[in-house]
Amino acid sequence: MQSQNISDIIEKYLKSILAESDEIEIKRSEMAQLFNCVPSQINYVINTRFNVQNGYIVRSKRGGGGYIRIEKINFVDDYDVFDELISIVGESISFKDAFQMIKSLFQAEVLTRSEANLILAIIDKKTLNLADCKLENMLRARIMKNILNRLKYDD
Amino acid sequence: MQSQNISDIIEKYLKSILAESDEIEIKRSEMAQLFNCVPSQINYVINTRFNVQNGYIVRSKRGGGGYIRIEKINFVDDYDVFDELISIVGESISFKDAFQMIKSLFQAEVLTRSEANLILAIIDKKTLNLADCKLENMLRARIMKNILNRLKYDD
DNA sequence: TTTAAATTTGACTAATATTGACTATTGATA
DNA sequence: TATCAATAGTCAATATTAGTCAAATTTAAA
Repeated sequence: MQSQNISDIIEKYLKSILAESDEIEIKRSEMAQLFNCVPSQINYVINTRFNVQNGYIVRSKRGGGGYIRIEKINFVDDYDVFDELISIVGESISFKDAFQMIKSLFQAEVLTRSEANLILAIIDKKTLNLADCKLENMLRARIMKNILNRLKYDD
Repeated sequence: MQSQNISDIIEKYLKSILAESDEIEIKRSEMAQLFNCVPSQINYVINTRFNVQNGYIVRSKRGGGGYIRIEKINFVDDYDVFDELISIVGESISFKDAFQMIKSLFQAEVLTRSEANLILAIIDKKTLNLADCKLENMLRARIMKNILNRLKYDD
């Protein structure tokens, strides 16, 4: 029915493990073998689904005994995370990236569902819809930074 | 037995499936093949018959394993109130007027305090920060209307 | 009948995923 | 120290989807 592509399947697999522990460690080549794909596909999945916007931190090591470690961001304890997100937003952000960020803030229970929904409605492409896409992304960045700053000082 | 154009037939087909489940996932090219039409006709049907006003939300993904997902939405009891507010907002609204509207939505317990504050922070002059005041009011109107549209349904 | 709106079509565009050749890093060993 | 083996990373080409837009056509309304 859904997720016919390998990337989604790998993502689900990793997230199902992460649902039980806050951190996992994998071997890229083993993963590739398990899912019958090329090793670089694992990088693709990690880069597109386990980045900071998505609420994950990834560390890795090459060479013998190498690994890829994926860790869930702890928004409650890790206070600087908001600053990091603010710097990721920078002066300009696409809806897609902002969407990921809001989604992970909801999943981490920093935002309620209805707050997240409201924000998404506001930063939607159709809402901002400025003739100039560049200007749109800049405006979205201002809105996102405003939100992140509020969250930072809220708790 | 009226107007049996392809668009209507596709619409009926999709709605007959949606009558049994709240959500369906299709592949554009498969649909096009099934109904012997060009793929973009599927977009036409979705844009004209499955928009938010009609009670549907559509999400999609391109690339390998791509899909189009159509989901029915649940309107809140008195959702037509929001339509009235939307027409009041019109094409342009000042911060002062928007503030009043958000305030009354809070007093009516449609919005929580933090939701109201969040919205006010976003539609503030400083956040929108557009040189042109006219443009600012128009943008604020679009944001307000999208918020109101979002409040018409839940989840 | 004339005009406006809705539908159909297809060329072009954009986003996402897959693959593999090449590169970089690390630790172990000669 | 130099080299090698065993990892992971990068990047660009290709494949696989869906989206956009406007011209052409058909249908409905005035």
